[in-house]
Amino acid sequence: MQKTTAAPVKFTHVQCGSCPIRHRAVCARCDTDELERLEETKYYRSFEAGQTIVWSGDRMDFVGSVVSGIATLTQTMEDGRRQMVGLLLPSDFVGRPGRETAAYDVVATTDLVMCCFRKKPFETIMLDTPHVGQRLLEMTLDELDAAREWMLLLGRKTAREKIASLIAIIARRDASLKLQSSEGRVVVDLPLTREAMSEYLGLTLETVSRQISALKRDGIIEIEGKRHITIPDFDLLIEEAGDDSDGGFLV
Amino acid sequence: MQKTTAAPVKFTHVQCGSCPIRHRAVCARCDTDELERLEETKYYRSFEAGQTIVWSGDRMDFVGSVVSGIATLTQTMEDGRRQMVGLLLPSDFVGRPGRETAAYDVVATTDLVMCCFRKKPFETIMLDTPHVGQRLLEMTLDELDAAREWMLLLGRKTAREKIASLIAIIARRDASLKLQSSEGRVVVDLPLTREAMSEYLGLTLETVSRQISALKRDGIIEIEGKRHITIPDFDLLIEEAGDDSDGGFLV
DNA sequence: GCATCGGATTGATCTGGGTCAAGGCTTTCA
DNA sequence: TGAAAGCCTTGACCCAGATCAATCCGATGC
Repeated sequence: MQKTTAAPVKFTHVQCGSCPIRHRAVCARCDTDELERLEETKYYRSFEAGQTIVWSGDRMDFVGSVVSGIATLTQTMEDGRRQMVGLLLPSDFVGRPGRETAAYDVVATTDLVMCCFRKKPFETIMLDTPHVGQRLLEMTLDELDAAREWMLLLGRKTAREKIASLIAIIARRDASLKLQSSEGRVVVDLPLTREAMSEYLGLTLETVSRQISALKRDGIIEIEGKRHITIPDFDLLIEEAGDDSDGGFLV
Repeated sequence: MQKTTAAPVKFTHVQCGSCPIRHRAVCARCDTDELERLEETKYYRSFEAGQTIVWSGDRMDFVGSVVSGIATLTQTMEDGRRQMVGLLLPSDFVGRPGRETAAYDVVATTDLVMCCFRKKPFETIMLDTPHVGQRLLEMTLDELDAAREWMLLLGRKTAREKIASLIAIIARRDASLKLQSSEGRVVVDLPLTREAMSEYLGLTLETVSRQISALKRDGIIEIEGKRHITIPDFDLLIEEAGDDSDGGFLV
């Protein structure tokens, strides 16, 4: 195994997206022994669409990141009102080091594969390997920013603006993942049911449906089937979203 | 300067609350040289009530924590709609290491004293001193939890529930700071105008005023002047807030 | 003592989005 | 091939909270 070409990279590293240990294959600062230890506690789990991964209040003894599929974090009030507080797309991280129990329901909304670590060893390694913690801090700060953008949406935007925002958010994340966008014309497949969208946006599913119809009627979006959306002019959509966010569309 | 009594503790450490370097006086793991370096870049700034500390988009070359007074983080849309996304009480941390410009307006809503560090040296020390970064991660995760609780409030609670929640939140933080609460009967001084409350809650100030009057009429709260509130039965207030949050009132 | 000003309150009215209800379109399964 | 189940759409109506407007109250200044 001489160094003829690039060093062999394990498949798992590619799959893990931006999960904290992806660095292993590429990062010179890594202490190999430490990360090998972490690697040992790593395992994959699959879930079916609709399956609840953890219930709020239950013990949660792992952390991990989404490999493929979509998961959500949702809060529920006693009377059943539900508010989504996290949308986890591939490469997103779940789980809080230092907390025993889950604070939210974690639900797989599509078929889902996660890359998990048992929490205890993960925490140990976080303490021993500073840059894993630093990476996690970065990710947490990004999530906090996203949450605050989301708060503006929930608190002040109209139903129409909320829908336009959600489509834009998903389109952006989609595009930055696939690095695909045939100049101007953007195509998205919504990974959420109308009900899930309503939980994301703080609306009812009827209002979601009506506003999507309205955007379609007004030519802002085109729809094929129920979920496949084409956006003829992305700037127009952004306008509808009332968005002042930095919004660098393609990174 | 023999070690007769406890080591002399600088006043500043006490003042800084849970800011990342408070540990200096108490933490055995600290590398004194590192923290001495940080200490050197530390300075205090005062602001008057109503003063904007940083505008969204402006350069922000410091991080810091609130020593006394209240500051808020607020997002503004082009048409002037405003949503508060952060409420900073004494001991709360502001500023994101690794970001050049502020993402929100930071406003002093009362007279305010902050303990600041220039960002560059702070970042350096964060890299060199892992447990400062760990502390910051902890704090950021707490903020993320708070933001998600806030999202439930914005997305799903009624006006009355929102008001009750806000009063409870402030009472809790107040109490855990002062460790005072004459059995059951809780007293709070709202540090916010009706307008600021409306920006926190995603309501208009008229609705805030009406709902406060309603809670008063129904005996949930008692009011003296405009801001001084007595809560005869805290559990009753929590009920109005529709709150399932863990809610450990006194830590 | 009077005027001014920045909150705060209260009333009257309007409306965006919730609620309730009736279908419609696919997919699945028998 | 038909029935059931999920998901989505659309209509009719209603109400919580927004909007517009008048007033109040306490502090500050002259």
